[in-house]
Amino acid sequence: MSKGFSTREIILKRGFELTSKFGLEALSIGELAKSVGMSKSGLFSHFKSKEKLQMMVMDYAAENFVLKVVKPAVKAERGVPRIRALMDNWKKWSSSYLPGGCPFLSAIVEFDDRPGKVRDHIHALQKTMINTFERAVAIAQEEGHLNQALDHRQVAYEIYSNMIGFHIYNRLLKYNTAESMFENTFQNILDRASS
Amino acid sequence: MSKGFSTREIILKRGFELTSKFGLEALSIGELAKSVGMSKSGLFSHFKSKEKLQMMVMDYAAENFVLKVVKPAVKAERGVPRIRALMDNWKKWSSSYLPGGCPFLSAIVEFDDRPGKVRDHIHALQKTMINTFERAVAIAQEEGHLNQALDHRQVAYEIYSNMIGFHIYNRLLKYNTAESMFENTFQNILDRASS
DNA sequence: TGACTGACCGAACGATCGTGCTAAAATAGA
DNA sequence: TCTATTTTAGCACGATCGTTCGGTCAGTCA
Repeated sequence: MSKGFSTREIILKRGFELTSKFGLEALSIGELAKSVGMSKSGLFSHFKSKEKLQMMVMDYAAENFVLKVVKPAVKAERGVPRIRALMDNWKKWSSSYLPGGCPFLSAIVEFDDRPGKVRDHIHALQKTMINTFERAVAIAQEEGHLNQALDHRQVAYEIYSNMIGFHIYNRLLKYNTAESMFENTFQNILDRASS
Repeated sequence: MSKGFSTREIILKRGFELTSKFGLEALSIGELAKSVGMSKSGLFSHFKSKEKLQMMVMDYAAENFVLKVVKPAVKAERGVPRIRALMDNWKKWSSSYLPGGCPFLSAIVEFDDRPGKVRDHIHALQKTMINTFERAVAIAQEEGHLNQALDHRQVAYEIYSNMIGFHIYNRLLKYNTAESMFENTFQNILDRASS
């Protein structure tokens, strides 16, 4: 375990936090260096371009998401309980572990019209994340919890939209009804999908 | 009608387009000036700070939204047909009139953790937009199209979440099933709300 | 011991950022 | 057409951006 590895972890963790707060483009190398207490050039030498830094920060975010949301949910029973655990873990992740907003949502929106490696990378990460939800729904169908005639990708889309909607209502608009609306909608989706 | 007014309109229109593409923070005065063919200082004198420019660009976006989405929908019959018209107009707005992504979504996400006048302004504009959907749902309840026992704000939240979800699926992730998923979800919401 | 590697820093690069100043140019009202 | 006002440009400022370069220092291995 070299010294470079551990400082790189520190940089990425801090970069992840700053991205959550201010977005992936606003993440500047100078500010990040100041934030971790090292020189701009010293930090820069770890990544050889800003693009690489951005992509590695997003990788860190994805690993964090898997660690805090996906993996703990696998311990729950297959099917609807696991989907329920995914929702709970995600809510906890976005409200307790993140210092700002969801880094994936901001990265997606920011790089919408910025073609390049970074956007492709974000694209791939987000599809992986959605695949996780789709598989969770498919498993619930296998278990007989949800109607097998339905398209599992459709149900996953509704779950995903509900998460994003909640995030916006809850975070920026500060609706204090956001949580109950999220729960009602989630229940509506399950009700319809299990009939 | 002074000259200043018309050039300011041109600036705001172009700023609106650039914001749609790259976000509200990435909208730089120098780039915007170059884009409309005038000097940085000449453009700057119209707005006396970047904050003012940003807020006026968002006002322009809101006016554009009302003009292209809300007003034409008022011509449709009260109730569900009007909600349907809102959905159609919004889809057309975001796919045909906008050169990039939804400026409201990007502004909301970007200014999530940037307290100040700009964020408050975006906040207010977005709440107005959501109010429009809430009123449309309430009218549909008055008309007997939707169940009056339901919370109209809950239904509006579901409609709103569906719009955002579609925008993300369709724009960044390029799922070609995005439109059908949006339509299925919209129908599901209506079905549940009219029973 | 000496050569080599990796981590890190300081200084500097050209570019761009938002924001002032002053003066010229364009416009509007008489 | 003359004047008053508005609009625009030119220039400069301090700051920050991503990036490059040269160099120091600690540790590794022969």
